[in-house]
Amino acid sequence: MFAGCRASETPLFRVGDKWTGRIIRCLETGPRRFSELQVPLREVTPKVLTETLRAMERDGLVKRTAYAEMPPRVEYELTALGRTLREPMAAFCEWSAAHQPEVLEARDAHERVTLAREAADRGSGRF
Amino acid sequence: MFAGCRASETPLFRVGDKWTGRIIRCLETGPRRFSELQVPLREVTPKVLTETLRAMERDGLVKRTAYAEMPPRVEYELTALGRTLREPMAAFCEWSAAHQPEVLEARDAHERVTLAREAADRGSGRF
DNA sequence: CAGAATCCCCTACGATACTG
DNA sequence: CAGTATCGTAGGGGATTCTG
Repeated sequence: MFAGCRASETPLFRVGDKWTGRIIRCLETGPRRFSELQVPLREVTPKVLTETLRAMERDGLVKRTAYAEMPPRVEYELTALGRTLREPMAAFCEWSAAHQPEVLEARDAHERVTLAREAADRGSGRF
Repeated sequence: MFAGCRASETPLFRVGDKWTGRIIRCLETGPRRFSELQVPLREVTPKVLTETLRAMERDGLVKRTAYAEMPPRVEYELTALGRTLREPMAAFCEWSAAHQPEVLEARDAHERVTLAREAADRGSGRF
């Protein structure tokens, strides 16, 4: 994963999971509350959001601050380390945004040839 | 995942899985054979490698070329689309390489405080 | 509000064995 | 060589319900 073809033992430091990247993007501009994160991350369940945030906290990417108020308030913000991830993260997002149509088009094209081949197979095998 | 906090329906286009990134890196410098990919990707099973390559092919990231020889030879290479992923991929690898120590250190530190707290809990609850 | 607890499912990944 | 075929598993992810 790292230099050249040498495989890494620690694949991408949790950036590969489903939500870490999105959370980083949501925290780019400043601290956010738990519920503020749930909104843009449409319908992420509290369990999964908590798990992901805990993991990011463990890895030193976010800092959790709980205020002893009623009702409770908790804020999450990127640490200095977490902030260094914004750039590579943004690069990926830009790539996704820019090339999404091409990927979808490639999938469609691939599906078309697959279906066509299956039809041909059925046709030749029928009699 | 993309612009700002707006969530994406297609999360990172398979870049999140365990092997896609590594494969892209291995194909950076040119076409590679199936067996040539197995070596640097230590111990990836042929099944998983095949699955990942098929998915990348479907998404238009790699091109598969089979030569009708004996013994058989198959080469994989990045498409133009796949090549555009080299840069963001490299950015991530550089980040990983540069910050791996910090992440590991953060994990250790987190584990230390967790263990310490557990010990304290046991101590206070013992009598 | 910010989660903890519980239950469940799917699929990515892997080990092993076999084939054109 | 470059795969398929089968089987098995861990855990990431989700739905639902409950609580300080």
